[in-house]
Amino acid sequence: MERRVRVRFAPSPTGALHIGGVRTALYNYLFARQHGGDMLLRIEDTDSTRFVPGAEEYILEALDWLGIGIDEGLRMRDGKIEAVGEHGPYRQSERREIYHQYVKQLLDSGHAYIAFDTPEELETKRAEIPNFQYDARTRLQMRNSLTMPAEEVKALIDKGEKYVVRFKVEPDEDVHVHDLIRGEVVINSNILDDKVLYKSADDLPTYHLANIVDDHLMEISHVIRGEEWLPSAPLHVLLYRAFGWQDTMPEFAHLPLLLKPDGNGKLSKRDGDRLGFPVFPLEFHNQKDGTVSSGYRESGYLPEAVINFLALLGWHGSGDQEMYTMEELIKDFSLDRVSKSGAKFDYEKGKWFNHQYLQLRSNEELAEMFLPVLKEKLASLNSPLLSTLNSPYGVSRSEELSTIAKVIGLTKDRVNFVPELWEQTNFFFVAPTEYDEKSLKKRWKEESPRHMTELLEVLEGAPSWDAETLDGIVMPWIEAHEYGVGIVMNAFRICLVGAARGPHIWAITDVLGKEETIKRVKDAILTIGQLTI
RNA sequence: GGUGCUAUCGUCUAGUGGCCUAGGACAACGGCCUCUCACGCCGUAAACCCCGGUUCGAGUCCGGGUAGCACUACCA
Repeated sequence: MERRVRVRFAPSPTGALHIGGVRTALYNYLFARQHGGDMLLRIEDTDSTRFVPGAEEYILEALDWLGIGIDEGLRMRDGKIEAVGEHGPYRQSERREIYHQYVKQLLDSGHAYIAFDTPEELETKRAEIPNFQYDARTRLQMRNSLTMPAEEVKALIDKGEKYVVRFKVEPDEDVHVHDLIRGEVVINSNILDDKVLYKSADDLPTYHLANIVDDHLMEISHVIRGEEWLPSAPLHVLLYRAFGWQDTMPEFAHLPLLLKPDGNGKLSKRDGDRLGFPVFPLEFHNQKDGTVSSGYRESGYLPEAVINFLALLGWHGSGDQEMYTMEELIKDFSLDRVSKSGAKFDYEKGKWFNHQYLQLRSNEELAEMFLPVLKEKLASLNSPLLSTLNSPYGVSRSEELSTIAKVIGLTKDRVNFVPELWEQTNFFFVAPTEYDEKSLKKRWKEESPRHMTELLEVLEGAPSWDAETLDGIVMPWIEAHEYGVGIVMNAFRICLVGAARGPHIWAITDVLGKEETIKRVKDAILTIGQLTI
């Protein structure tokens, strides 16, 4: 009988959600959707000391932004956290009573025992004995319920002594883990230590216990998680067995890690800071340590670009296709085509994806996104245009946006990110105050002032101001005098733009209008004339 | 140190014994387009970690090296 596919993404609220975690969430989501199953979100907050306020909201908001939908558990809806599903609560810190019961079960069945060794005692032990491990060989020399009389154990607990519950790993057994990506992985139980499953200090289980209990209770069919969990997978298998749940044990798939773009090792927050790119989906203000981390969203990334980029880092489709919508990913996704080796984070490719998706967005949409950037820039320049943009009596919002959309349409193919639109469009909004030296050197000739003065007359006499008309009078004029199209047009461009760049010249004059165009040419003749003297 | 995982162009990767004189994409470089800068298009350069073995035949299977990574907490 085929089991209903139920997968989960189970992050810890210890800070911003790492981009590798986002990819794990994405693969889980794609897998669930493809099989018509459920995607759950559970918060693994069993380490109270590492809890960071706001992290949970951050994680949920990030997934919401990226379009990674949650069917059950915790999710973000209209900016608010909501819990859905019958298997809750979905925060591990709210599941204490549940864990108590299962800890007791393991204790009663002899699969676990109580240990009183303090962290300090263990530390000195580890310092004294090289490669010390709390396991079958050493546990009988430690302070635990295996070595102490039951009355003493009880007395210590009643006294309020802190203790932990450890899993009793039977030695000398080859534990087989079937991994959907890596095949059969065999590890001998001798290298496993008696893992702590529960700590009385904060009355919470550790990851290992909570994870197995919750996955079982939440009827998880597939555990898709990062490769860093592979070494503890045998322990998890042993736990399923100890509980007698081996028949419903989920399938495992351990995903390759995301590596640093340069050098070796796991991609970290530091790498992003060092190399200048975000490692987190959203900007995050860490209330605990006061740090601020940049995010993809704030850097101008489109969610669909981030998704596509991430999907292809460690996975490839059935063909040569590179551009994938979420729907296409869901259709084509397969765990078989997940790579086994780690993937170096290729930020350049991320930029390319964003460029592609930016071109797909309508000019109007981009105008909406660009507006805040534009206003900020104009404000910093003290531009009078800003008040026009903001004034309720000035240009209406829709007209304002349509002009912006127009210039975006002329320039978007040369940017990777929305904020970069400013560098490409600034001259549409603000007349040049200075002229690029390199452009002048190359494109402003001795005869240019004369050409521009003559051009002014031609322009003044234009019967109308559309591209076709202007082209129809300017080109013949250039030809008649044999001035050279390049020489005149480039000088003209410098007058309007301030540099030798930008869209087609008649597209620029069209947006600027007759009055502004003529004004800019006049100003340029004066200013550049003074510069060259 | 121990255990495990991994190993194809600079990067992401295709490749499941002959279709591989190793394919695609990003980046790089060159050209075309052109009033500029871009975009776009076309093209160039660029890789099977090493050594053995199996086989008529190995990037592909096996063994051994080597290298990288992960784990080795009362963190997840």
